[in-house]
Amino acid sequence: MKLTSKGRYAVMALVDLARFDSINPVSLRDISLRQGISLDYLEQIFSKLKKNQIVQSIRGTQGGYVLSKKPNEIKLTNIFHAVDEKVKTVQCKKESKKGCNGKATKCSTHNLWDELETHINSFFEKKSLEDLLKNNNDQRI
Amino acid sequence: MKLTSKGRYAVMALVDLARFDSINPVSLRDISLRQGISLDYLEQIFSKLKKNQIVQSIRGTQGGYVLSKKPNEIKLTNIFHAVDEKVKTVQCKKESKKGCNGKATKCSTHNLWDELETHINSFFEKKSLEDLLKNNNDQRI
DNA sequence: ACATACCTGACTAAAATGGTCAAGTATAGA
DNA sequence: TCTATACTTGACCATTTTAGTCAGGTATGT
Repeated sequence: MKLTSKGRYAVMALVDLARFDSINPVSLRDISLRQGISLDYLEQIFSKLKKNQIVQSIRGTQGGYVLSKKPNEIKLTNIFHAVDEKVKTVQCKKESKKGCNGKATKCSTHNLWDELETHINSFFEKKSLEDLLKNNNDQRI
Repeated sequence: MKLTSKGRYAVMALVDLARFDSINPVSLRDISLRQGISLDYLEQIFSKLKKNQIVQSIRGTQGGYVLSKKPNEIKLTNIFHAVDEKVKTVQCKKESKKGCNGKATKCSTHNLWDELETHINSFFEKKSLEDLLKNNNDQRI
């Protein structure tokens, strides 16, 4: 299972973007400064977000990024999927003869991970960027 | 967040142990053969399980391991905790001035990870070794 | 033309993962 | 008491992943 800083950065950056893109596109430089994330790393992340139609880019001076959809249409699932944070639990090796063979005698933990995956995914399906924005505003007093 | 093979192996091994320890202690060698997990690696894992009072060891010929508690008293939380599979999501760096500083202006994702952690932990709190045993027996026709 | 800002790919240090290897110690049974 | 079995401990290691850096681009508004 993977759920690391890259996914966290993606979410942080998108929350930041959502808060500032109402008037002008937001440059990665600004996000980098505000969120304390390396600019080079942000570029990698946004490249993926763009490929997955979560953001749009505007080149040139005063350019930057804008959300492609409304914050309530962007689920966390989409974000994690975009940056390759597969919310996948450890898989049983297909070749292994002992333990799991995918047939009648599945290994004892096979169903467990499937269940867990469903459980986690349902959490991320429900949460949208908008939910995080609200949450964030509440906190800033 | 960490949730890797070590945790999976620990659960697999304990399910195996629970199914065979009713009469005699079960040797790691047997578990290794049945589950296809390296004996040396199992020893590392069981050393931790023992420290956390999940299993007891019996040395000498015909020795092996036995569960310290009943299967329904061993929650998955206990197992993962024992083998250092911290179900902890990525943390905000404490030193970072931007983003999260732990005070009023928490970073936008801080609560998210807390929530997720609670969500996942509740899943593991509910599941006990006994649940997996049932599940496993059902499958073996 | 030039500054800004996106874009791309190669590279890398450090950590985590999933083990192996070696050298024990304890105990049951012959 | 000898010996085979099985637990115990700690060092070591190859590979992969992570979290970036670096070095170049290209596009565009002013």
